[in-house]
Amino acid sequence: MEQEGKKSRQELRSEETKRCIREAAGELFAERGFHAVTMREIAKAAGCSHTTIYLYYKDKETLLEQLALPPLRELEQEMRGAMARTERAPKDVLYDISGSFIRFCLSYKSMVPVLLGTKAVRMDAKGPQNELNSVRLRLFGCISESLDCMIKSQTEEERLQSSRIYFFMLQGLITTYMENEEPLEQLFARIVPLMEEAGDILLLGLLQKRKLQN
Amino acid sequence: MEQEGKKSRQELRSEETKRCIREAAGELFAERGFHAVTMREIAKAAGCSHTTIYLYYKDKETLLEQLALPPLRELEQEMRGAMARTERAPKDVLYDISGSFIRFCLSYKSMVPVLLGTKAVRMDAKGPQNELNSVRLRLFGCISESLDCMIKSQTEEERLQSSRIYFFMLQGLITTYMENEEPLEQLFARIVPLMEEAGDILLLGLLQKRKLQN
Amino acid sequence: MEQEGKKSRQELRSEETKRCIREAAGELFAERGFHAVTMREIAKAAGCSHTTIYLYYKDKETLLEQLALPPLRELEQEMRGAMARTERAPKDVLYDISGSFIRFCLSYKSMVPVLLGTKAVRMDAKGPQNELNSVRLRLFGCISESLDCMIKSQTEEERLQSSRIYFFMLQGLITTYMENEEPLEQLFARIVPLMEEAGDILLLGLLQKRKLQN
Amino acid sequence: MEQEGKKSRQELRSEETKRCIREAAGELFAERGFHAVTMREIAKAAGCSHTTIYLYYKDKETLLEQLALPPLRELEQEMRGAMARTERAPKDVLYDISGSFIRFCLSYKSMVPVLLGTKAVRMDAKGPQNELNSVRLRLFGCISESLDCMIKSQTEEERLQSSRIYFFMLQGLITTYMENEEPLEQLFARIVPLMEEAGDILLLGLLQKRKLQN
DNA sequence: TATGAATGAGCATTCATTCAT
DNA sequence: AATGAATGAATGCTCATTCAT
Repeated sequence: MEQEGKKSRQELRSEETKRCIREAAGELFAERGFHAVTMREIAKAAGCSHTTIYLYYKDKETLLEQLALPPLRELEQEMRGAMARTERAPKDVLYDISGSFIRFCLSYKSMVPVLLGTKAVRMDAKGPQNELNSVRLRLFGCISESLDCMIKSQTEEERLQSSRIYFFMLQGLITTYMENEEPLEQLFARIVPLMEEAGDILLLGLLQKRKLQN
Repeated sequence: MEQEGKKSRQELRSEETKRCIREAAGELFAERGFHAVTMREIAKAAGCSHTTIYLYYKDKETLLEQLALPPLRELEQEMRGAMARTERAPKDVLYDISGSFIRFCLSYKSMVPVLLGTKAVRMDAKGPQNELNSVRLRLFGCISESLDCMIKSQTEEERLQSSRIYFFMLQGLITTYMENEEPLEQLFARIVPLMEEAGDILLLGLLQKRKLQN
Repeated sequence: MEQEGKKSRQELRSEETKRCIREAAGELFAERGFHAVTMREIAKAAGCSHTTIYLYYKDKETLLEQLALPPLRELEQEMRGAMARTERAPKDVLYDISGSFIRFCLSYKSMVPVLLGTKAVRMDAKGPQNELNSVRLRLFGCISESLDCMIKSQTEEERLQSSRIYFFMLQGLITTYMENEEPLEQLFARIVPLMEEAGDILLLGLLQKRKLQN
Repeated sequence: MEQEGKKSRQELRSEETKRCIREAAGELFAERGFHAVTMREIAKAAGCSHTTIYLYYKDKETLLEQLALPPLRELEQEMRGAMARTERAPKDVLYDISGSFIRFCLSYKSMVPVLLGTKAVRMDAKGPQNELNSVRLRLFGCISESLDCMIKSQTEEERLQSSRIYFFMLQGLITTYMENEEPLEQLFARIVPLMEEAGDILLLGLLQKRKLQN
């Protein structure tokens, strides 16, 4: 009787509530950080009771994780998409995925501590967080790989070092501007050139260093 | 009644208590972060009652701010000292002051958000915060100046840009390793080479770029 | 419209659901005690929604009461059956019904407070509780009667006293072992000899006392 | 400066508060059982904030334990005192300590589950609860010893069995009357004769059994 | 100057219960 | 007849802060 694509009114209502919670939590976490936000605040912003949240999310931490995973996967897809565009210059690809990464961080501010390694949320060993951890590693891998298309490191160590430096720069850039209250797109437009400039210089340096070594 | 330079026994005792509180709070904030430390813990470590703290500091946040200022000034002195050593190569000076900055951040973890702009602690518009802000700017100025001894930027814009990139790198480095639980010196010893490597590459890039522009 | 003896399909289904709830609740209450079990757990075990329970039982407490009545009646039948077996020695009959009582208590742990008078569940003044109370009295009557087959008390007071003492012993035995987590049958096998020993001594004492009085 | 016996006004106030909490908690636990009472209720009854309770007692469980230990120790003293009165007949001594035990149980109803083995409160392995457990064992030992002055068991097994049966009876008696709302002394006066009667019969039975065995 | 006593606001979470379908 | 959605009230507990001395 039940058909795909058809959802009962109840199901729809449930999903709507879920969406409200997700949106409210996302915004609040982004604005004020995970720990500073209470479940009751989220509920209020979502227009439901705080107990309703527990209907859909086991606890506060799970809520954050569930919140982060889908956009994180989307980000990964976006990055992989950019890397597949072989017609583009390697440097442009690197800047594309760097831009994606920056945009994600600015959009999901509350995720930055998780993504950038500051263990604001404990990372013990349970369900979705392993997933989260592995996504994090894959993202770093994308940037590293894309960077190396240009550097062509000869040793793994060399490659790792270049990635690390590039990543530091990205991270510094992000944390510097994260507190900024400007609208996302405007802020993004301001940051991208900065990232490109910094990237140019870093690449210049990395290549120069390679040249000097040989 | 009160005369300059002369301090009554009470005053001395009072200052001693204040110092104990400052030291205890400083260590605890650095070790575990602002929010994770309770007033009672600070009091215990300082060897006084938790109510005594309120005698000298309006609230927990004020305590943090007051706490940060002296070591921040000390850091500034250290930096200025390093910059004055004209016998040293400019690059070494830059790395000296970068090292001082890193060590400070690792020692006063709770200050990092304040220094690096991630406003974990609200920065509304009270007294010491302006002071704090200006110290922050002066520190940035030191690094910028020291960096420019090597780059010799031709425009202010160019100089600002170089500094920003260098600062991003520093900041990324710090936030990456800040969560690390290693002993301070050990961690510091591990980070400095990373900073120097990254610095070398960055400088290489910056100089190369200048060359290309001319 | 509704005719005796004839049950519509709906009625049958309804009774089936009711039975499932009863069984699930009975087992869970017995295993873990009234307060430790949640409505949702009962529903899950019964294979229905937790809201369905409210269709048949006003609230959790009513559920417990309704739950207890049938097995309590069954216990009474069992006891009466044992008492009717005139071919058995009176003492064996007494121990048979004592055993039945013990088994019931171990099976329906949550009923013990109700049966034994410790009002863990409030016994205000509602419907089924009067019924419950009268069953309790009848059970006590069975034991008393069976005991008196051997003592042959001469006054009602004497008879009551003997019963009370015997009952205290039974009750002490039960509450002592009720917390035990052993499987029912195993535990039961361990308790019965204890009960018989204690019973023997008690009977010896009661008979001796009668002898001394005459 | 500080002298024994002299207490500052603050100390007095603190002790007064502590006493209020103890009394309120004692009464409430006794009336309604440990789990049914909330910290807020205790606080209300004690005339203080619920947070104040945490000033003096680590948590709810600790409160119960602290509450129980002193009167429990007192009970033990009382029992030992009675056992030392060699001028009294052994049976009277047994009934004296049985009476003490009964009175204690009726006074500290909430302790009965703990004392009688129903693990209402978990008995893991921490501080005061080991103490609690060992007091429990010592109390049982007193009763057992006192009983054996009359039975003179020949084997340890025999002695244990007698004690167990006597204890069952005592326990049954107590749990039967515990829910009773009569004033303590009145209830106590009603129970003691019952206990003595039951005790007489039990002793008669135990002695008779010994005679038959030899 | 210093402190122990005391507290209100807040936290995440659970649960029996009701509502709308 | 049955259920998923939703909730208010409650729980144990913590913490920064204030009060009285």
